[in-house]
Amino acid sequence: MGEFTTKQALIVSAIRIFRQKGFQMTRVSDIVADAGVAQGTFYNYFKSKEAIFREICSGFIEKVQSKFLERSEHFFDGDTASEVIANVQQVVRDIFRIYQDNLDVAELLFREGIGNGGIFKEIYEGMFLLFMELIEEQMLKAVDRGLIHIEDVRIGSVFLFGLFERTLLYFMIIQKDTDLNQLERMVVDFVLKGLSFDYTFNAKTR
Amino acid sequence: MGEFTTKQALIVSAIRIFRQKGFQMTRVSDIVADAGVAQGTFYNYFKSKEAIFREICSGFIEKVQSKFLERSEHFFDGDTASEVIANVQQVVRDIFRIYQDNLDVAELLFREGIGNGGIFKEIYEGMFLLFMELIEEQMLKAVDRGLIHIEDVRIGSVFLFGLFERTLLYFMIIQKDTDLNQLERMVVDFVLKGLSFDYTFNAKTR
Amino acid sequence: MGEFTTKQALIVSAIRIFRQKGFQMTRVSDIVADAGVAQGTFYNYFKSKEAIFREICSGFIEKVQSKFLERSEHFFDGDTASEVIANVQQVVRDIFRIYQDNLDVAELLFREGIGNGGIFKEIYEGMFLLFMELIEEQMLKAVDRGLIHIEDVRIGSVFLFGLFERTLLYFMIIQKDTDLNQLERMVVDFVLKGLSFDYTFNAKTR
Amino acid sequence: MGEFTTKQALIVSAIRIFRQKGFQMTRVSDIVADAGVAQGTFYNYFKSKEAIFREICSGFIEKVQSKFLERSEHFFDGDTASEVIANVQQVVRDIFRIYQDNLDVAELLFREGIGNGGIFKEIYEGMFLLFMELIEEQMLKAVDRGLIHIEDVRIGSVFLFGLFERTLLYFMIIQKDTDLNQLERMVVDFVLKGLSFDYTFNAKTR
DNA sequence: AATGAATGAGAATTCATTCAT
DNA sequence: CATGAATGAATTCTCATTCAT
Repeated sequence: MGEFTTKQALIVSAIRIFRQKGFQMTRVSDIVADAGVAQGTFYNYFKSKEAIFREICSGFIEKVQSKFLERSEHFFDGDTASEVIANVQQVVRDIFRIYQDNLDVAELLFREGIGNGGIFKEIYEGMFLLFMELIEEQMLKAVDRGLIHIEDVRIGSVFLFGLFERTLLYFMIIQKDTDLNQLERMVVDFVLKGLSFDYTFNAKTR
Repeated sequence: MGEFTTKQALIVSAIRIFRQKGFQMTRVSDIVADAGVAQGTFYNYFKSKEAIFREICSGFIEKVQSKFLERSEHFFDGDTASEVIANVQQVVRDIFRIYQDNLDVAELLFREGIGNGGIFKEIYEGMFLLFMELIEEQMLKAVDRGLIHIEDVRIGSVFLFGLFERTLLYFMIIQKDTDLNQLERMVVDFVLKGLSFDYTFNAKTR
Repeated sequence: MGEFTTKQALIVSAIRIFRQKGFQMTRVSDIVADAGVAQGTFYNYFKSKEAIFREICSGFIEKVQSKFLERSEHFFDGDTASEVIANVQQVVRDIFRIYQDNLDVAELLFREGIGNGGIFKEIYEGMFLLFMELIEEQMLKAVDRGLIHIEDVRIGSVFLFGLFERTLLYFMIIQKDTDLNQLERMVVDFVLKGLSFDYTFNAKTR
Repeated sequence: MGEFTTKQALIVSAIRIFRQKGFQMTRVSDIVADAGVAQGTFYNYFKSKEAIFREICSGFIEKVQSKFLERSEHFFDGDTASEVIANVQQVVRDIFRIYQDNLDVAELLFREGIGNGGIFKEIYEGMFLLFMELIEEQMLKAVDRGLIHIEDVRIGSVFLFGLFERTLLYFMIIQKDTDLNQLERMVVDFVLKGLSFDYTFNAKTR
């Protein structure tokens, strides 16, 4: 608590209030009141309300991205069907975990929408596109290996992204009492089937 | 008749501006300027900025809902696999069509996000839940008939909603140049496979 | 008074307050309080505090400039010494008059100083340079005609400008009880002598 | 010694920034950043932003005043016309020199304007009035001695002050590339002629 | 003496809404 | 119905100054 800096306090408060009221409706005065500091103190640490929002988001997005970047490589990895399934499961689990560990910021981002040319468009679309790109890349490899079948990987990656993202939104934010293990299993199952996964795959080659 | 024109002009202008700038950033002055009427005239037709937004959204949502309500009943209808597929395809096509026919309002809604306790939370969550409910209902019937297999229909309906919704968002708003026929086909294919659809289904019973 | 528009009222109040407190120390709230309108009303007419200041200044400067432009042409006009003297006197009188007729704005401008790269530098230096240019031009003609003698007309024009300007400042703003007729006479006398005016000039040529 | 350095550094920085931005636009934070000390350190040496400005100005003004006080006594001194001219020249040269030696502070003062009831009014008007008084005093003596002729010495002193001051402003701050020797000569010439100086003056009396 | 985080009063500006004409 | 000037509450951000370390 002694090590709890003013800046950190402001960030914690900002996340709380942003989540409750949304970016537009949040007043800097709400944040500082919650953090228990003076109005001016806010501006010693952040240039503006937008700045603290960006800082919060980018911190979260970086975490998610680096995790997903690291993990996505192994999305459809594996020499046998069961190995592949295990890997897909692992990636899904990792994504779930990181959202859960940062639920407050995740919710805040989900709630803000994709915006209109301002700060949100940039943030959300950036995340959207990065994820899709990574998914697409892995899907392409899997298609080439004959693991899955899909007519157009770009479209397929949108399917996966939408499915993941809204599922996370719904079960972590709107309906919070779901068994995540079951959810993970079902996501994997649905996706693999949807992608015509070759459950008999057992290549020794490669 | 004069009344109708002015009000209609305001709505058209409001949709245009809301879409470009979002609800919060749109000024009543922008709308009236675009519509070519005086500031005060706005308030002869709408109680507030929120009121016109609601009116726009509810018009759209009603259209979507009534269409989907009417259509969803036949989601997995059919006595043979190919009949079912045709019906699923029809529902998907209808949803796509109605979004495309109301692209401006659809985009406006997508951009607003799910909000935080205010007007949008209500609007978006209302739509989200209604759709899911209808999908769930149909899915349940299909599961009972042995047409599809899914562990939990609630979860399954979230999958479908997420997949539909983000796909529409991506290909109608962010990346507008996609072949919608291919997209429709792929959605149906992905979803049916994901739901372990019985492609050999050919029941004469029922 | 009925025809006294809100905008005019704001300008009149702004001049009064700017004069009393200076641009920087004047608050928009001072102006609107003085004008008896609401804070927001100010912004229906002026984009900012700077905008109203500019509008006030430019109105004054335009008046001064157009008068001086029209008059300066005849600065050293005349075929005999006494005609020339009369013309110089007339120009000086005109300048005095226009300052006196717009004493409030004139004072306001004098008080603001030449500024530092912002609004004032631009306004004051613009005025300074225009006047000097016009004076220089007329001086050059007078030198060519042998009417006056001065080594460098640019420098001479600075002398005249400084003399005029600070004299106006002192006797119209700081020490307001001076006999302006005497002052005019003395200015003309001082300047003509300073410029080695040929009091015997009586050319029939030209 | 350490104290001296810090205070001196603050003054040097303050002059630089005040000159660039003017008093109002200068931030204490600008000054301390430029001086390389902490924000709080400023207040170990100066009670306020105004205090450092005053200290800077008063230092300069004292120098100018003491020099002018000392010199002005000999303004129109001399037993022959050429002696008088030499003395006038000397005074003018001294004023020019002291401004040039303190160009930074001089510019800063010039830029601030005469202000409106605040700090500048006091500073500028004080300087204005002192100079005029001293000039007036000397002029009066010169008039009594028959050296020069002017209807009203108060008015004459304003002429001289304005001429000197705006000339310094123009050629030292706005247009910096002028030959100051020529300028000095021309000022003396213009002023003496303007004052109907008796170039034949050669009194043995007195 | 030096530091620099914290302060908080204060200023400009915005904009939805009202209402007299 | 239409108008558009007037309103004023609300909000962001600034910055001189203080003070505990």
